[in-house]
Amino acid sequence: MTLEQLNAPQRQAVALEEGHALILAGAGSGKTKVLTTRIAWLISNQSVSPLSILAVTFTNKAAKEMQSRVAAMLPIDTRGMWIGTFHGLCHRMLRAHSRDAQLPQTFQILDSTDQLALIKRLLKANSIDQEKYPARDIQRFISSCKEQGQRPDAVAPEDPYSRRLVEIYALYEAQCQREGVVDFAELLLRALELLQRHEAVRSHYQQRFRHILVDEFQDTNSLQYQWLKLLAAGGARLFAVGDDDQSIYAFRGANVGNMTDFEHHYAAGNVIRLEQNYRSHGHILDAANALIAQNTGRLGKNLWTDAGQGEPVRVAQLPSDHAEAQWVLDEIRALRDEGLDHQQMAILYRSNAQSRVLEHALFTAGIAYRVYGGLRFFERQEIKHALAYLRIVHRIDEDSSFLRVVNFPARGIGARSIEALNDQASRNQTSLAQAVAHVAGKAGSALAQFVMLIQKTSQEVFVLPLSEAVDHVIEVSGLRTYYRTQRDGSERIENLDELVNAAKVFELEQDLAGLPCGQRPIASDPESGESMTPLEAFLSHAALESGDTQAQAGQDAIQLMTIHAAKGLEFDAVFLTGLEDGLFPHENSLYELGGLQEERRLMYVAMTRARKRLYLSLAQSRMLHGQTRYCLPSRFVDEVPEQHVKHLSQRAAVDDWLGAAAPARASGRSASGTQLSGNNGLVVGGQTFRVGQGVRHPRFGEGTILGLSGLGLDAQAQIHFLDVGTKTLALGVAKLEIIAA
DNA sequence: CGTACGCTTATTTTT
DNA sequence: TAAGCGTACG
Repeated sequence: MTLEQLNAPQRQAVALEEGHALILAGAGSGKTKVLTTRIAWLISNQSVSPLSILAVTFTNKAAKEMQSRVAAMLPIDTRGMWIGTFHGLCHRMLRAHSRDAQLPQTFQILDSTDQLALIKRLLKANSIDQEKYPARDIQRFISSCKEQGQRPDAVAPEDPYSRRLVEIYALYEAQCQREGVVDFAELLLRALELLQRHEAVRSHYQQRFRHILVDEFQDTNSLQYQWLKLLAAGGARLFAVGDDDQSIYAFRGANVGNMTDFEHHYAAGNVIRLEQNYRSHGHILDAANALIAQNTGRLGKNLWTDAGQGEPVRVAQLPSDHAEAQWVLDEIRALRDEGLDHQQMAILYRSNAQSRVLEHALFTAGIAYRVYGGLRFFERQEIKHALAYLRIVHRIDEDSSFLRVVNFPARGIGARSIEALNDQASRNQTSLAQAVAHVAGKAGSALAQFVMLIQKTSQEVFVLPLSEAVDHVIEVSGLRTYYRTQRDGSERIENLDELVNAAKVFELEQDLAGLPCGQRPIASDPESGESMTPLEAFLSHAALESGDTQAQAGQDAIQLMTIHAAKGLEFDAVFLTGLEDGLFPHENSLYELGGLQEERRLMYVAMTRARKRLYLSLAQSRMLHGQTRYCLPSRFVDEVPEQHVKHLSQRAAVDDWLGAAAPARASGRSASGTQLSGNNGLVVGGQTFRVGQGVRHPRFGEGTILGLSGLGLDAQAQIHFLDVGTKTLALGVAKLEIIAA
C-alpha cells in the first residue's frame, strides 16, 4: 500500500498510528479518499483484520461507494466487513441478537410513512383529538425523544399537553411491540440499549471492533454519538471525519456540538485539517471562505487551491423569477457553446417549489433536465402495496400492512368491518388478523376469506425462491389485475415487474439462488449468529434502502436539486438561484436558534459545489404561494467580497420592470456598491413600506416587515410581530405606524 | 365505495 | 400556485 498519491495531511491522517483522531475535511479535500485509503492501509500495512473494522456512513450511497473503493484497493473479499449506514449496522446487530433486544425474530422496519400511518391509527383508536395532537407533531416528538435516548418513562413532562404526548408515546411503543415493528430511530435506540444492557453482547463488539471510522461526523445526533462511544469503550480507535462548516442537518437532529466534544474528549492533539481543495478555482473558493468566515464558533479551516483564480463569481439580478429562469437558460447555452456538458451543470435552489419555474423554462426550450428528489422506488404506492402483502404473508400479525391491503384491491371490506375488527383486537390485545376469528361474522365473510388467502399464499410462497415468491404474491393479491384495469396502471405494472426484478438482483447479490425464501439459512455471520430468511432480508432491504428517485431519461441533462441534495456532489458550473432575503436565508430560519448560521453553511455548501463557474442569481419579484412578492437581495450576496465578483448588469430589464409596474421608486446602493433593487418601497396611502422596517399595529404591537406583495388595494405585508407571530395584513386596511427604517 | 369539491397550508430530508 | 386532506355526494 503506497501513500504517494496523497498530500501531507492526508497521508498523516491515513497513517496515524495511535489514538483517536478528528479529521476536519473541507469540501473537496479528498475525504472519502482518506477514509478508504486508511481502511486499506490498516489491513495491508498494519495487519488489521477486516473483521475488526467498522465504518459507518449516513447514506446507502456513501456506504456503497466506500465499500467498492475499498474493494478496489484490496485483493480480499470485503463483503463480510462492517461498512454501512448507522441504521443498517444497528439493524444487523438487532437481527443477530433479536432475543436480547426483546424483539421477535421476525421484526420488520417501519419507514416514516408507515410510522405516520401507525400513529394516525393509534390516535383514532384512542379517540385522541387530531386537531389538538396532529400526527406529524407526535411523530416529531417521538423521534426526537428517541434521538435523545429517551423512553417514555424518562421524559419529564412539564405541562398537561406534553404529559399527554408522553402517554401517546407510550401507547405507540406498546403498539409497535405488539406488531413487531421498529421505526428508524428505534433501530438506533434499541441497538444502543442492547449494548448497554447486555454485557456479553457489548464486550463481544467492543473486542471485535478495533477501528471505528465515521463519515460526515458533523451530521451525527446524540444517539449515534453515544452508540459510537459505547462501541469504542473497549479500546477501539475512533477515526471521525467531518466538516463543521457543512453541518446543514440540525433541523433533523444533527448535533455539530458532537465535533467539539469529540475534539476535547477523544482527539485532543490528533486533529488533522485537510484544507487543500481539489475541486474549485480560486475565486470561487475565496468567495466561499469569506462567506463562511462570518460564522462564529467554527473549528476553523481555510480552504486553498493551487488551481489558479479562474473566473470570478457572476452575480445577476433579474426582474422576476421568470426572467431569472430565462437568464439561466441563456447562460446555459453560452456554457454549452464553450464546450461544457449539460450533465456538468447544476441549478440549485433553497426550496423545492422553486424548481417549477426553472423546469418550465427548460422544458419550453427543449433542454433535457433531471430533477432530484421526489418519489423513490420503494415509496411508490404500488410497491408499498406489494411489500405490505409480502409482509403479512411473512407475518400476518403486522397490523400496519394488514390494514393497508385488507381492502386493496377492494374486496368488500369497508370501514364498518374494520372498526369492528379494531375494537375486537384492542379488547383482546391481539393482532387484527387474530381478531378476525372472533368478530361477528360467518366463516365465509370477506374478512375470513382474506385471512385464508394470506395463509394459503404463505404456504405456497415459502418454498419458492424469492423473486418467484414476489411475483406470485403480486399475482394472487390481485394487484396486477387491478392495475391492468386502471387507466394509468401501465406504469404501475412496470414498477411491479421491476420489483420482481429487484428481488432477482437481490438473490444474485446475496447468493440466495435456489433458496426457498421462507427458509432460515445457516447464520450468515457465524460470530453473531445473524440469520434472516431471504424474504426477511429483502423486506429489510426495501425498508432501509428507499431506492433511487426515478431517473429521467437523457444522459446529458441539466441537474436540478435543492442545496441539501447537492451536498457531496460537484459540477463544473453551478447556478445558485433565488438569492433573496426571506427565501435564502429562509425567513423561518431567522426565528430558530442558530438558524442564520446554518443557512450560511448551506450557502457555503452550495458555493463549494462549483468547479469552474459559479453564478448567483436573484429575482426582484417572485410568485410565492400564489402571490407576487417583492424581494430584497439576500444578505449572503453582500457577504461575497467584491474582488471575487463580476456583476452582470441587467439594467435595461430592471428599467423595464420599473417602468411597467412602477410600484416603487429606485433608491439606494447596496453595501457592495452595486445598484441593487433597494427599491422595495411599497407606497400605500402615502406611507412607504419596506422589507425590514419596524412597524406598530394597534392590536398586534410591534413587528418587522418580512415581505410585501400586491399593489394598490391588494397590497399586503407579511409582518412578524414580537407577540403574536407572523401575520399577513392588508396595507390599505391595517393601521400601521412606521417606527424604524 | 369511489370521486368531486372546498379548505388549508406552504423550508431543508436520510434512514 | 398546487398539493394534500376531509367531507359530501352519487
